[in-house]
Formats: sequence, C-alpha cells, structure tokens
Amino acid sequence: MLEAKLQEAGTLKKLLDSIKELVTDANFECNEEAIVLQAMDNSHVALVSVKFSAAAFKRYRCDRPMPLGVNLTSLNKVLKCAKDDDICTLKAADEADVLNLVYEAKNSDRIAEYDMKLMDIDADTLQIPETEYDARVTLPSSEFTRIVRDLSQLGESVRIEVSKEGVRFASDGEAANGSVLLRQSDGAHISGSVIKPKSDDKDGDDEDEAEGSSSKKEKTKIKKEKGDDDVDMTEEQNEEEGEKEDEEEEYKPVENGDDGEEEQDNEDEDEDEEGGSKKRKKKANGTSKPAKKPKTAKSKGKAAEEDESADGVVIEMNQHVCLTFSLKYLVNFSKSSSLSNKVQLMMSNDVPLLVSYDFNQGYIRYYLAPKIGED
Amino acid sequence: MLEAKLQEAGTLKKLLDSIKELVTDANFECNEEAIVLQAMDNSHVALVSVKFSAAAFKRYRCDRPMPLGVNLTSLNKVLKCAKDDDICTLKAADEADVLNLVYEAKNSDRIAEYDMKLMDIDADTLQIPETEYDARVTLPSSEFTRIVRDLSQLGESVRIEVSKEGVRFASDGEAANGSVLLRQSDGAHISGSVIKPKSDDKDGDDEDEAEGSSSKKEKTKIKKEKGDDDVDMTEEQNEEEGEKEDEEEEYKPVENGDDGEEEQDNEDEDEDEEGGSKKRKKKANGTSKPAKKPKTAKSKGKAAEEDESADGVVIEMNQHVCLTFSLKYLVNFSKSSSLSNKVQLMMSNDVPLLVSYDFNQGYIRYYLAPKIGED
DNA sequence: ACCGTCGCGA
DNA sequence: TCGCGACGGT
Repeated sequence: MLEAKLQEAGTLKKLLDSIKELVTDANFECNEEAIVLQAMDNSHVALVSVKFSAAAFKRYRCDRPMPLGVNLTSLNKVLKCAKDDDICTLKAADEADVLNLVYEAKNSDRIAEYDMKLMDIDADTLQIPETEYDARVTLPSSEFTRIVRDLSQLGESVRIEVSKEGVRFASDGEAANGSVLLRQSDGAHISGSVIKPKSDDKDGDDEDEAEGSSSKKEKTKIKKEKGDDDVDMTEEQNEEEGEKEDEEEEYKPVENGDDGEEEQDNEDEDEDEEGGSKKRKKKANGTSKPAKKPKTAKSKGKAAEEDESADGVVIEMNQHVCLTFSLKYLVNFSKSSSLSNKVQLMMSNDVPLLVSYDFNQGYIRYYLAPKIGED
Repeated sequence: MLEAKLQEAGTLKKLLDSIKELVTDANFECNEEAIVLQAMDNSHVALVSVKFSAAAFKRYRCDRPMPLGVNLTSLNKVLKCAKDDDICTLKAADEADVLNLVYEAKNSDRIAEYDMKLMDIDADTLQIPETEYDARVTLPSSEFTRIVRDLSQLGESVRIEVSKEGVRFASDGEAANGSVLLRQSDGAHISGSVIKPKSDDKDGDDEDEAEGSSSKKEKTKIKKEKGDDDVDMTEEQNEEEGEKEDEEEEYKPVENGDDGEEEQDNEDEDEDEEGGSKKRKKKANGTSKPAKKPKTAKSKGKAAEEDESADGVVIEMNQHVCLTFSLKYLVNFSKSSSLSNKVQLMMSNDVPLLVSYDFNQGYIRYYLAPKIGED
C-alpha cells in the first residue's frame, strides 16, 4: 500500500512536463525509502532516472516495494488537473490497477480526486552506471537551457569541452558555427576530489540502493568499465560483474550519432589509454595535471551544489574532457530547468554524459551517450 | 433606426469571441428595450441567448423593432479592428443592409468607421423555457472553466451532481476517472427560495419580454412544462400555451448523448414524479428537506450573485439533481468567462442546463440538454 | 496582451 | 501535407 502526500503538486507536474516527451510509459518503483523511475527514452538513446525520496513527501508510507506501471501521457493529463499549489496525495493499494490522486486546494474548499489506470510494464530496472567522472560543470539551469537552445539552431550536435579555460559548448552548422564559453565564476576550476553524482539527499549513496550486492566501491569501478564499453556500443559485454539480476538490464546507450561506426578501444586517443580503467580519476590526476585544491568551496563532499550561489558556474575537473552530444536530446533534458535552478553536467571521455537536476529530496537525471568519432 | 453607443468596445469583442465558434449567423433583434440574440449553435444542440439591455449602452435609441442579420465571423473581424477601450457606436438605418460601426478612441484622436453587410436570416426567434430550477450553483467563472477543461481531458461528458455535500463534477474516461467537489464557501447550501435565472438588470422580469401575452406567472409555469417535454425530445408539444407565434419555434434540444433513447416521463425516478409539474420547487421544498434559511446572505431575491464575494461558491438547492452533459459544449460555454467573474449553473433533473454569465445590464446564457440514460 | 504549440480541416 | 484556428503559457 502506497500513500504519499506531496505538499506541492507543481513538483510532480513539472517533472512530468519534463519527461513526457522522452518517455511514454514507465514504472514508478515505490518502496519504503523512495519512489524511483528509470526508463530509456522512446528511441532508446537516452536514459532517464528520477527519484523522490520518502523525505520529499509531507507524508510517506509504502509497506512493501511495488511497481506502478504508468502511462505518462495519462498521468500528465491527470496532473494537469491539479493546480501547482494543491496538496497532492498519491495512493495505490497493493496489487491495485489504479493509482488514486487527490488534489486538495490550499483552502480546502475544493477536492478533486482522480483514478488513473495502471498498466503492466516490463520491469526493465536498468542498472545505471554509477561512475566517477572526470569533470563536473554546475551551472544555472536557465543558462544551460539557453546554450543548448541557441546552439540547436545552428547544428545537430554540440561539442562540450572542459578544460582549464572553462567549459566550451560548440556547434557547427551549415550556416554558422557557434561556441559558448563559460568560465568558473571565481576562476577556480580544477578539482582533485571525487566527482560523482550527488543529490541533496542526506545520504549521498542512496542512489545505489537498487543495485546488486557488491560493495559500493566495487560497483563504482565496475560500472565505470561498463560505461566505457557501453559507449562503444558493443553488445558483448559479459565481464566480471556478477550482480546482474534476472530482469535487470544494463544501460546500453545506443549511439545517437549518424556518423559513428563502432570504435572499440579507441579511447586511447586521449590521455585515457588505460585498458581496464581501474580508476580513471586517479590516473587523470596523476598524468594530466596536479590537482589544485579548489579555492572556491564545495567541490568536494556532498555539499557541492546547494551552497553554490544560484547563478554561478562551478567547474570541477580532474581531466580534460571533450565530448559530442546530440543537441536534440540536450534540449529535451533542459526542460527540467523548472525543477531546479541549477544543473550538473558530469562527463568523462567516451562515457555517457550525466545531466542532473537536483531538487528537494529528489532528482532527475539524464544519461546520454556521446557521439563518437568527432571530437 | 438603431443607434447604440457602447462605452467599451471590449464588451462586444469578448462576447463575439465567446460565441463565434458556436454560432456563425444570427439575428440581433433590436427593439427599444434591448438588443437580443438567440440562436441554436451550429449543430443544433445548444442554445445561446444574449441580451444587452438598453441601459447597457451609454446611449441607446431604437425606434422600432428590427432584426439585424449578422454573420458573426464577419462581425468578429470588424470588431477586431476596435481597441478594447474604444467607444463603439452601432448604427443601422431602417431596412438597411449594412450595420455601421464607429470606433472612437478614448482621447478622440482616432475615429474608425466600418460598414458591415447584413444578411437575411430565418427569424427563428426561439422561445426559451423560462423555468424554475431545482438547483443553482454560482461559482467563479474561472473555476468553472478550469473544471470543465480539466475533466474534458479525461472524458466526453461530465456528471454534475448537486447534493447537500456540495456540487460534484465527475467524468469517466479511458485512462482515468476524475471528480471535483466544490463545497459552499461558507457551508450553507440549501435554499428554499425561488431559483430562476436572474441577471443584474434592475427589472428581473425583463427576460420575458419577447414572449407572449400571458402573465409572467403563467408563463413561468408553461415554460416549465415545455422545458420538461423538451428534454424528452418529443416533437409533439402542442400544449395549452397559445402564444406561439408564426415563425417562432420552441427550443427543442437535440439529445447530444449517443446512448440515450427517448425516455418520456421517466422523471419519476427521483422524488419528482409530478406529472404536470406545476411547481417543481414547491414540491421539492416539501419533500426533499426543510429549507434552511441560508446563513449567507443573498440566496434569494435578485441580489443573489452580485454581492457574493468574487471567489465564493454558492449553492442553492431545492432538490438533489444529477445530470450529465457534453463537456465539449461546456468548455465552449466557459469561454464567456471573460465577460463575468461569476457564472451560474441552473439545473433541474432532466431539464436543460442553463449556464448564465451576467454582466453589466446584460447577459449571455447557454442552454444545453442533458445526456440521458447515464445518470 | 502577445507568442508559440497543438489540433483540426481543406 | 499544408494552412488556419484555437488553446495554453510567458
């Protein structure tokens, strides 16, 4: 039995507005700790991962894990019937085939109730590569929206390059080429700390809870390897990880470029020629440049983004990265800017980009494989 | 000869925006007391009734009754040429084939003049059932708009139920079912007073002026009967009213449901088994529940809506009603919300719904027959 | 009040 | 498939 009371229906509304174009059906996996949604986008190029921690709710109760198969188009319709400041309660009985949504006006003189049919959706609980990254750029989400929208007018794809100069977004098009350079707000941009996704959840590790039994450290490493292989679009990746569960798949991003052939093992173009890639970060640290301790605060630990000023750009970099992505998807991701003032872009060479919007006790993350052969 | 000077062209503009989709051609019946438009919508399901009292105009003169056959699409185009705060004067000579519109800017530094061709339109001056109702719900027009728009996302029709609980709008759809409950703002919702349409005109009876020669009392009763028959879609309604004029028809709403058979005399399902239906209200008063005098003011007399606070919901009920309507039409009606902050829904079981937007010295009313066989 | 997006009709 | 109209959002 699920009962989750959200103070502001607007949060959920914005969330659905963000992803409805990318994903049409998905399971909301509810358990006692959180509600999580993970799904490939409709063209199986990008991966969307959403999480609402139990603490995100005014009240939360979920006796036992239950997947709620939802048609997001329907859910979006139902959510359109809520006002942003309505109190929204989600209810589902065990084994229910409907999700009950109650919208309560602030002043309580209006109560709307909706029952939305649920559906069975193949429980492809995807393993998300939980990796460390070579660079993280934290920037105002509006800025990101602006940049990708601007560049999408020129070309199909954008080259994102993080260097000591800052972060550069560049696109080449028929009519014009464009490039936007963002510098760290206060100049610092080299980090020697661990760069991995972290939301503002109290527990920085909780995004691993759905994974296998190996320790977090091990998993990180393994995921990392898989991430590398994934980018090469090799289907035969039966390495040493043994935690794959029955219906769980790995996130195998499809190359979304149109010019990319399979380029197995061509990640040695950069300074990243490590075959097993045990610790990409460490190596980067050693070979590329000495890790300066960031003069700005919070490039380490879990406080990275929430105490950063709202409109600053923070660049954390352990290694120079240069990746190319489809702008169409980035533009789509950037719709989530209504959910957070800031967005984090996390990158390693030849590894899927992670775009993360963190909000109060939850996040929405997008993974997108780079186009290869053009950086 | 007609000459009518309207302080704000915006009023007329909004009016035409409201109805242009529903009606494309109609007669503006002008006489010395008012300009009235009555027309079935294009699909002959709903009836639209508009009235501008002479007092609505800054200056008004109409020597003798004249019908102005107007293509509303054209009129709308011409009105688009006026600014909202222009002073708008309508002029038509006797037997004229054009309507002359003059727009005068507030500061008089601009005068625009248009001549719009008139047309002959079958003068189907409809008799509107002037009935008493079992329930009236007065609510902010924006709220009504919101509710019908929301529910129209889910299903085709809405069930409106007025009970002591409040008023409930419910719709069932493929993907989801929805229900919105509004409670009387301050808790009172039972009325023992006469419930009939009343605008904020000084003369509460003036909506009868286009009718026959019988006294208002008689007419009310007669109309009531006709209303009942109408709903049953019987074509043979040649009762005792003798004021039917040559080209005048009755408003015979077409059943807009798809599953409804004719259900003559099945209004005895509820507490309303009165064959002749002399005074539905009285009976209801006696049988349903004692009429509590509303603790809130103004559930009686003609001051009902204008001194009600802007965003309150007032429910007056003499009897429980439950009716089903096509949402498509209600959504269309709700476009008139720009004309008034409030809207009144008046209902009796098995009788067409009346949706009324009252504005300064005038109103726009919509009548819509219920779907039958599903409430 | 204006602009952009979506849906419907030609 | 293109154009026009309507609706919703900024």
